[in-house]
Amino acid sequence: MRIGQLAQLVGVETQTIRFYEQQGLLPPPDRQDNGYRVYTEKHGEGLAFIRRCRILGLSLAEIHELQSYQDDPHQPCTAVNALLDDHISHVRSQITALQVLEKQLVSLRASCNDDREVEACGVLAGISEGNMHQQ
Amino acid sequence: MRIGQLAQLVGVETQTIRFYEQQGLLPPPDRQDNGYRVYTEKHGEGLAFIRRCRILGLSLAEIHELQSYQDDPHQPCTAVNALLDDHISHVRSQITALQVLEKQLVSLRASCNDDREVEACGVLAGISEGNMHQQ
DNA sequence: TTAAACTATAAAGCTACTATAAGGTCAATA
DNA sequence: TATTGACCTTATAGTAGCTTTATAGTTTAA
Ligand SMILES: [Zn+2]
Ligand SMILES: [Zn+2]
Ligand SMILES: [Zn+2]
Ligand SMILES: [Zn+2]
Repeated sequence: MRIGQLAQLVGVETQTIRFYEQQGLLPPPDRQDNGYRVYTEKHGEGLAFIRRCRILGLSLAEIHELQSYQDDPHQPCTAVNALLDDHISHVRSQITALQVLEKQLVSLRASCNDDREVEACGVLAGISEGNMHQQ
Repeated sequence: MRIGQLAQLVGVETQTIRFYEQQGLLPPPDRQDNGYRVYTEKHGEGLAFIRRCRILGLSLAEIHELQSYQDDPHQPCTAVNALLDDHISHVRSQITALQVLEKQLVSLRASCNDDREVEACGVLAGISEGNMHQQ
């Protein structure tokens, strides 16, 4: 299987596959005489794993870490679970931060209607005066 | 006022100030004979405005747009308000996406306790098998 | 006088790709 | 046979918003 077929199969661009190889996330495949990469089903599974991790918001570093655990399958899986717990807390703190932000933005927006000149815009005034009490 | 003092006043690094100048967000200040930048209070206000926008999650492009409105203060402020409305909806869709993600991650995490080997880890199995139904 | 602290510019590094450039390979067609 | 088109190769640059590093000149205090 060549790189284009693998790309279509998994739904990524060919450059992304080469990029993952370069980053050490995907093992370098064999090459044909002309230099073309030849992939196996294993590569397909590996790539699909990476993509599902990315969809879950895991960084490439975190994926690399998961792969290192997979390479040593008889260790206890506490580290895997801990990685996920950490990631969940990252996501939660992002959500919290964005919710705080949304409140600030909504309250800022409420300080203006559309009938003013820029000079008197409540939004710009709010930013300029630093009315950002709610943390 | 030199760059270090301005940086300390507003709470940013000196490089960040130079970066904003380079990006056209902060007007180039006068220079001393030795080339050192000399800032006025206006620069301080401008920089503080930028930082408050950044805290609100506005991109440098959005900030630039706001500045262009400020330079033309007798236009109606509808564009300002619209920019903020857009940004609020960006933030809201980010929150929604992250909440979906959190659910997936929590359900994935629930598929494992800490008493297994990596080989049998419910988390890794969940990712590998692509059990990501809940979109 | 010398060292610390400050300033300057330019360039690279960060994340996770995406895009572009310049070229080699292969199969089918005119 | 020549050429088109689709595919592959590597290398390099761009994205956002800085941060870090390198290299060097300037000011200030001990
Ligand atoms: Zn994470
Ligand atoms: Zn307004
Ligand atoms: Zn925005
Ligand atoms: Zn587990």
